Amino acid sequence: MFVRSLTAKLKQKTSKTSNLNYVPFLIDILNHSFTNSSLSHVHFPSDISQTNSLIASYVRRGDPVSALTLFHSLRRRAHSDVVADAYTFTSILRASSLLRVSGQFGTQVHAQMLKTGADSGTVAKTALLDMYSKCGSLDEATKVFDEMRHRDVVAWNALLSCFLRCDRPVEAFGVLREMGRENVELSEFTLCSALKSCASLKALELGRQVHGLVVCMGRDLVVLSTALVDFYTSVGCVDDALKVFYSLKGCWKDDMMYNSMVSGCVRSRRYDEAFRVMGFVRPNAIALTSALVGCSENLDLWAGKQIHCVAVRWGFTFDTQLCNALLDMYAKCGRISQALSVFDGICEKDVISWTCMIDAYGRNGQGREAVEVFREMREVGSKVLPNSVTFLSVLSACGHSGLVEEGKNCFKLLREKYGLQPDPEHYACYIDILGRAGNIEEVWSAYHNMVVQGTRPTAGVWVALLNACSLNQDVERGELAAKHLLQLEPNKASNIVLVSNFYAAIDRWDCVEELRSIMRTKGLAKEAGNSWINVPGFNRHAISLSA
DNA sequence: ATAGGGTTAG
Repeated sequence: MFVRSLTAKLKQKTSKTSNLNYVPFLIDILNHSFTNSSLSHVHFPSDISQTNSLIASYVRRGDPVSALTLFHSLRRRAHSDVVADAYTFTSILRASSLLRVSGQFGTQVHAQMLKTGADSGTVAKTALLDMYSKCGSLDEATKVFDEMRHRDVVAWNALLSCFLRCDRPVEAFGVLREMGRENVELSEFTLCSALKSCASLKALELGRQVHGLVVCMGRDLVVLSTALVDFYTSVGCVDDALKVFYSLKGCWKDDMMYNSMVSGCVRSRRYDEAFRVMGFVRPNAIALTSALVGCSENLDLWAGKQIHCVAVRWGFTFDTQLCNALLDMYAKCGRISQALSVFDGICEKDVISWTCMIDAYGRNGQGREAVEVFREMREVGSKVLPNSVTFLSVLSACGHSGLVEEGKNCFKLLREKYGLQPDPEHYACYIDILGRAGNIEEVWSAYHNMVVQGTRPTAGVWVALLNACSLNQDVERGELAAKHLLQLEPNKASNIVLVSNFYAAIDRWDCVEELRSIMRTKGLAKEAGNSWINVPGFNRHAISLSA
């Protein structure tokens, strides 16, 4: 009964709010749990501490649905003596983070806590901070922290990981400094977060100091060592990472540790080391996936093929994510037929599989095939929907192959059929397609359309507009585009070259000369283009040719 | 109540 009334309430709420993404999901789960939950046989405890430990044990066991269901049964029986307290709410907040429904639901729990005064303690506030942090509400999270009267190290750590979670390492450092000023005694959790900040800011010296603190702590903790490995590899010190990895003797290394080490070695093209590390354990799909991404980045077909063999040997070819990385690796290394055969072999293709395949054809100049895969994807039907990246791949494929009608059609589908809002990047591709086809008026009408929709043009959009003007001798509006581009990114050499090409195209050689001298005084040079070739006998090393 | 590893464009 209580589940039905809850879902009814939630449904009412969802019709009024914009947060529609997760609440229907919660309703499904609770409806499902109504029939399947282990709770259907359970007698409800008659005092709050028993109820709390039952809820906590559900959460620990990874069954947040039962925890939430039990919690709502409490609310229905509010007239009885069993009333939720701070302990109940902390478990419930954790359960809602586990379900990733914390946004609106978490706010409701917060409201109830305020009503009953269960929000005042440090532990409760830390749980609230963590809930807001996990659903991306940075402002709410910091507000909760500011309200705390007593802040222990756990509260500080929660604030730290809050900043790291939303990719704000500089603010995280600010928190660490503040902790120093307040004389908070650092814990392992603090050091872990500190290492993560150092890794994302590439702060080598600072990270080494944190390493010192880790050693002083004197415990072989696998989590801290993984963070150290991750830190050292992300600042390019693979040898230091390997030292940490091999010095970890007394402690059991888990998969995450191996995965971190493998992906670090591959990113720095230390394949021998990567394969040696992989040799210690049965390889897992994640390690192989990250190894493949490294191969794609380095265009290293040789290593990619080795990893493909390992994946086949261990039976990981049913893993969609691994296959996506494999397909992308072959595509980026120019082996389009291999990429296709991997794609065909994926049983459960997701949006990334499809997008990678479309992009594979597109970057190989096979626009028709890309459009064909896109059509197939939409026909296969409702199961996999294209996202904005998919559309970008299709549009860019059309641009590379001069497929004007297909490009127009795709842009139309993006808005009209899939209800997506085009990003500036989509507009840039689209403008490029129209410009190459010689439709300069359509180019500018697309631009005006974009402005009307409230999308601000980025440098990429001005680049596309400028190119279109060069191709179509649109002198006046071209100068406008050039002006905007140079305002947005005045010090990017490729932009100045582009503007100078525009003036060359309209026979204004005086301007070309002026721009060249500006480049000289600014000391800018256009980056050299790169090509990669494999040399027989040296096939493990790609050679870069400057053009 | 807080901590470590994986996929898509340009």
